[in-house]
Amino acid sequence: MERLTAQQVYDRLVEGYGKPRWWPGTPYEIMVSAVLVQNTAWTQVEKALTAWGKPEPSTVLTMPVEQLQEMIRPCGFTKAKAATIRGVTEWYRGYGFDIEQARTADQHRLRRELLGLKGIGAETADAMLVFALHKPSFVIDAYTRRFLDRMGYRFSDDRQIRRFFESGLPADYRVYGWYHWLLLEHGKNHCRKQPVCEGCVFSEVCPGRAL
DNA sequence: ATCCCGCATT
DNA sequence: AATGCAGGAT
Repeated sequence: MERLTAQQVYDRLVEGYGKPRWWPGTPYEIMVSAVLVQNTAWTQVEKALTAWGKPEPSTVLTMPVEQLQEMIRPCGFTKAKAATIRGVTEWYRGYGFDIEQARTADQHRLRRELLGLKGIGAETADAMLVFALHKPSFVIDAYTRRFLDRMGYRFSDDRQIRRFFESGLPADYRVYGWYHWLLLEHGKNHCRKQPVCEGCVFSEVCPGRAL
């Protein structure tokens, strides 16, 4: 059985879920919420951000770390995430807290810098690259891996997954961002750990379907 | 009890 | 590969 191309998967996801959304917030809020959402439900991030108001990088660097921990309490991993947010903010200061300046930097340099920060792994770095820095760096998360596995793709590691998407799509950060959102939506609605195949747009081509 | 858009350490 | 990290929702 031939597997669908990355583009075919995308088109079918759009059929199923409509026009994709985008990560909400200002670029700095996106970077902060990308840390907060690590292994955490999005509703908890919303809760923290609602109470916080608008995160400002200058404030984050001056406020006591204990206070920062308190702001993000609903998201868990408070000590680690507070330290990571501080680290990201210090990194951002290197670009003058200026997203346009940061966006002029080379994509791979930015990725290396982000991965060098404690608490920032590949998924978070790529989410920041796509949604805040507008660089086409495909986000691979647990939903992505589970979906591909169910669909019968046999990638041995994330490098192969990355190549599958990045070589099969226009190198456009907007497409990468929309794609990530669609896979997320799909993973929440149908391709869960316990799959809900009723109404899934891939049901007739998915070898892992449970019908 | 299990899960949530992980990461670092061992 | 396994485990600790944190807190809240279901």
